[in-house]
Amino acid sequence: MSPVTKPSRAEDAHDRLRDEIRANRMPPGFQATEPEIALRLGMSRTPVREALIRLEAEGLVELIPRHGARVLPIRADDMREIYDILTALEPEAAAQVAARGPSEADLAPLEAATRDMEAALAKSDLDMWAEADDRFHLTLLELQGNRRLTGIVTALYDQAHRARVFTMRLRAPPHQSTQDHRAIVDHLRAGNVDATRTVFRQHRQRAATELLDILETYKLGHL
Amino acid sequence: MSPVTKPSRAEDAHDRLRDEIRANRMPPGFQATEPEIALRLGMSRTPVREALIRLEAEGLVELIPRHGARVLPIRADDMREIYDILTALEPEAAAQVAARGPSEADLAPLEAATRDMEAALAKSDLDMWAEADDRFHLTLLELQGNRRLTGIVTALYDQAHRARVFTMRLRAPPHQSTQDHRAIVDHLRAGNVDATRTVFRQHRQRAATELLDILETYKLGHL
DNA sequence: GCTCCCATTAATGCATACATTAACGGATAC
DNA sequence: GTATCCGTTAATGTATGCATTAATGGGAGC
Repeated sequence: MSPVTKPSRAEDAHDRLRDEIRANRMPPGFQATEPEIALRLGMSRTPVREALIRLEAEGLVELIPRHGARVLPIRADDMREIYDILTALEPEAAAQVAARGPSEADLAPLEAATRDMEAALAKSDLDMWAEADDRFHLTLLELQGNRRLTGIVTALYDQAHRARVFTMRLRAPPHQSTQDHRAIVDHLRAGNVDATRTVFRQHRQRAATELLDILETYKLGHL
Repeated sequence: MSPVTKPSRAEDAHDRLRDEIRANRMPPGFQATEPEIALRLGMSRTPVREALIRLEAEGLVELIPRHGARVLPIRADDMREIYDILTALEPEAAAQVAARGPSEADLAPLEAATRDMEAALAKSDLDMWAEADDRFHLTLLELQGNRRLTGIVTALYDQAHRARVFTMRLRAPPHQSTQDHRAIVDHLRAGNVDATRTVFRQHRQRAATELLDILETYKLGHL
């Protein structure tokens, strides 16, 4: 009935470790050996190893031969790299969606995400805001349809996630970002290809600049 | 002295399988179980498993629960996805290099790669041409400096590699591509940001169109 | 002849055993 | 007191054993 394959331990380990890292319960720089992690997760080393290999491929941990797995810190340079790539990819993807002339049904989830962002902002619920923000961006990518692109961007989001939540509370409420989303939806609906790309590009560049400013202001060389 | 860590079996398995796939000795659609591969490589299942997990993350194989690993075919749709992303990423990266004002020392490897392409074309040595082409693109990315970007593009190249070598012999000699490279080097040297981006973009789009035309002409739904 | 069921087979997922080898610490020489 | 050497410890890389479970084939029932 449900096409869900029963969860393997390796998959479970992967998901749990990923969550621990995202939630900063395993903070950047945290190191643990395979036996330690295995003990912590209540399984043997084998599935833990497989999970770690995946997490390494996803850019979340580093496997150091004799010292176990280390949760990668996110430095300002890393964020620059990530946002550089996102700035090249996402505006182009959005422009392609605009060119295709999305239906109202296509746009509905984006509308919803934007409304949620506005609502979250009104309530000063930054976690909800971040969730809706993520949802907006991923929904737009899925609308564009390029699976590989979605995968790449998702991986980059995951890498940047911790820095984003950390800096989110050190800055003014993201009114501009929320307005950007509203503008992007409008341009998508109007099929305005160039405007979509331009606004999205500015949106990304502003986000990057703000984030990097905070990292440097607070001397958060690594996170 | 040499910082090379001794090669592990898992690493060896990964490299060898990757080569087999690239060289079409393990053609698209090829399936083998873990014990079969382990036997073939003369090692136990454990390192083979680890290699397969990595290869799956790199988009080269698919792990089918009871049927082993399957070498992923490259369909026209896949190539479209890949070239879409490359078209968004590479021209932007090249433009950034142009903006930075590369030195002659920076440009030398690109010059060399371009010369090699021209020489290969004169000798009708398509393999050499393809090698120089790859080298050009990777060198340019390294010049740009974004490690993540280089990693992403490399993975996409690997995925597209088989389709490229296959179609290479079904088309006219790549004079235009070679000239494009020459033009790109010139624009980089002149620090001509917009021209670099534009030419590179056309370069990629033309390559994509040609490749997809061939795939459709020859009804190579999958490769 | 066709379909369904069951037994057999074998691949996977995981646990565990083991050899290797790097890291650490203490002891000794100076 | 310091530096060096060596023995101990422990983590990794790999092999292997084992339970589970899906796929396959043959036989029975219709």
